[in-house]
Amino acid sequence: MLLVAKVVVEIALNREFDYAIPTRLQGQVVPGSMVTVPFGRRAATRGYVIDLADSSPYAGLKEIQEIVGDGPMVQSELLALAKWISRYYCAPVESAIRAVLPAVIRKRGQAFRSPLFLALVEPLPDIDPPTLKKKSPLQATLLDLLLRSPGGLFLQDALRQSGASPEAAKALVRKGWVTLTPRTQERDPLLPKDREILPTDPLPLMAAQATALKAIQMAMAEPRPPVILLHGVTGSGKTEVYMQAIDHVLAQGKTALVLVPEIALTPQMIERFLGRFHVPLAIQHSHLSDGERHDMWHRVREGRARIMIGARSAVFAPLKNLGLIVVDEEHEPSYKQDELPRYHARDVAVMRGHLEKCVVVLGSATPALESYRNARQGKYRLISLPHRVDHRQMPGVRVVDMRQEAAKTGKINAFSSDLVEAMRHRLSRAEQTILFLNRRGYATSLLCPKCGYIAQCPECNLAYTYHRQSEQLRCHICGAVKGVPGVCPTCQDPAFRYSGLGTQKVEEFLCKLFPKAKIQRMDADMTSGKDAHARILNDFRVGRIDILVGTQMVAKGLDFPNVTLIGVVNADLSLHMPDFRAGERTVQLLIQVAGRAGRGDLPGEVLIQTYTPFHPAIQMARRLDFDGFCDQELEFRKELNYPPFTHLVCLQVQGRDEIKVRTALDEFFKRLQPRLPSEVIITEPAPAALAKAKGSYRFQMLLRTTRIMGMTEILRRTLDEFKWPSGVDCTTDVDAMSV
DNA sequence: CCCAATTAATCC
DNA sequence: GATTAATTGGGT
Repeated sequence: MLLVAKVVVEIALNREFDYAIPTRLQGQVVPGSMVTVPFGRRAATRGYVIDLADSSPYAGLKEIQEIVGDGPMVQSELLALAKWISRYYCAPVESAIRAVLPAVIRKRGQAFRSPLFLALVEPLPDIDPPTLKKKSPLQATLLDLLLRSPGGLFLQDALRQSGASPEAAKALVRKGWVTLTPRTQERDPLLPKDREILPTDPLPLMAAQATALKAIQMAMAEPRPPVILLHGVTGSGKTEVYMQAIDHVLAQGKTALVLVPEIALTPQMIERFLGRFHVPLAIQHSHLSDGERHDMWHRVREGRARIMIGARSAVFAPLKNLGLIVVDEEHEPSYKQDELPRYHARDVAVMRGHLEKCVVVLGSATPALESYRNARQGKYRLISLPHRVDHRQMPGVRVVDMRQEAAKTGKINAFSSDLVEAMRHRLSRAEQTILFLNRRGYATSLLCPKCGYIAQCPECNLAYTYHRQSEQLRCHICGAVKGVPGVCPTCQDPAFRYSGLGTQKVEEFLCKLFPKAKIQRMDADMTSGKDAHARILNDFRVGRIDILVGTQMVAKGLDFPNVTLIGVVNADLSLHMPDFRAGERTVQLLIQVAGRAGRGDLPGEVLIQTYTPFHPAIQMARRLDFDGFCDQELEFRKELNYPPFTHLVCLQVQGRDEIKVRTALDEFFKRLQPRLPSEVIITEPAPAALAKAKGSYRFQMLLRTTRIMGMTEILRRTLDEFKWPSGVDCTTDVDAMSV
């Protein structure tokens, strides 16, 4: 008899507790149930049953008080997924459950809204319309509306559409002709408000698309469905393949989950799905209200929607009978959650697909190296879409050597004469330009604008971080510290400490250059609200802006036919970041950006300004040779044991007392190191990239291993028994995206 | 020796 | 996370 429930309580304790199941709840308490339990001297706390057992080592168990909600709130596959997240990402089970169950569902307070609903009685008594019309015209119009609306209407809608008053409705109720009762109404952000959604039919597929679709459909029938990497160049029609694959899934009576980066979940994107699928959809993104989020969750759980489209956290949508999971733009770093539990939605999706036995499709024009390698190794199945659907040419990419520019003019300019000329040309032809100012990150490197020398750590083959105040070079992988040389080591130039130009400066310069042009800047920290973005993009679309200046976040999802020039002002800013993924990120960005130009009838051109034109990443980007880049980058990663050849775990501590934080981490390091298998590469504690922030100090150590689960197991045990001094916070980031 | 303030331990 | 017990430390 299973009379004991293993329960985790919502307040994070990182432990499970045993409770007795009272006879009245026998059979109803199952793994995944949300319950209330007495805890300590508190009467009732929320908890989740994660397992059942027939006995407990503890005597005098307290009883579970009651079950919250109808049925288990976490379905079994999602509970298994939460447990996996907890183990893999070294996170408490409660935190994993918090990720799986949205806050609006966990906390009380949100419920369905039930406004009054008007319906005709059955059977309707004999009514003489002319008489009614003469005596009470408002009641007559209302009745007329109801006769035209089978099933009935919400009171509010009925009054708005008929122009009648609430009194008229009440009168009809008194006459016994209609009923007025509360009825559940979903809050639905998808309801067409002012816009008309045009239904669309599946588009004819190109040969490569048809092959891809066929392969996905076949994969669905396999007993152990695979993960498919859909590697399609920008504009190759991946979304059409997804949609037709979803058609197939729906036809089989199954459900589908589509993950999209938050930024790509635009109204246009949602409309595209609404136009195609004439079944209820569910969406999830950060701009939903709590009420909408609540109703969406129930819509999915109760099977009223069989397609969910959403950002990162939608990977936990309570869909049943899953047939397909799509992760679009799978390389996007925004899929990584940056708070506890620090999961990667793409990898969680792959795990969910495995648990639910459904196909997972990862789509990208520029896959993450992790996925690329998995495909190479046969862990994922690779499908390529090598051509654009419109048969348009990819734009020409030109690299501008800024060293020559500097030598020619004797000073460092933001724009080369080539770029200025190209912009002038577009202005004269009333075509549009997008300028990318890849923003400087928190860390900078040391670069010589005369010869393109970059200060690099010879051990880690990675740019040093340049600390201006202390005139130091520091490697964030191995922690090495060096002084800054007085002259450039290669060209002996004494004034080689280049620090780039601020974005405001660039914009000012641009305005001076083209005083008559309409120039608009757009970046992430524009505080004027979410409408500002849409407004600017719309202004750009209708031609009220000639040159749009923005950071890379704006690069995504742009599709403007009149844009024929894209300028990357300083590719070095992202290329030489002290991060081993800098090259990967830059090539992905450049190739994505190149895909934005020339979407209309006019051919596009991309100009990349750089002081290191010889760099392989720049050369590969120029040829739009992503595979070539990956193959070469993989060599480099393998050589130095970077991901994807290892899993990278970043353990960071922070606190206000620098010495205390430092010694605590040293102490932990000493405790951990001897327990680790020899294959694990561990770096000694060193200041983090953001060493000081808001009065607190940060130190970190990095762990790299080929066998992640084995290592996180040891790490977790060591963390469990280690007591951090008060005022020292520790975070572990498994599969960290940046160091 | 007292009291407040910090810290450690407990919760099935 | 919240409550309680234990320890510390600065004052008289």
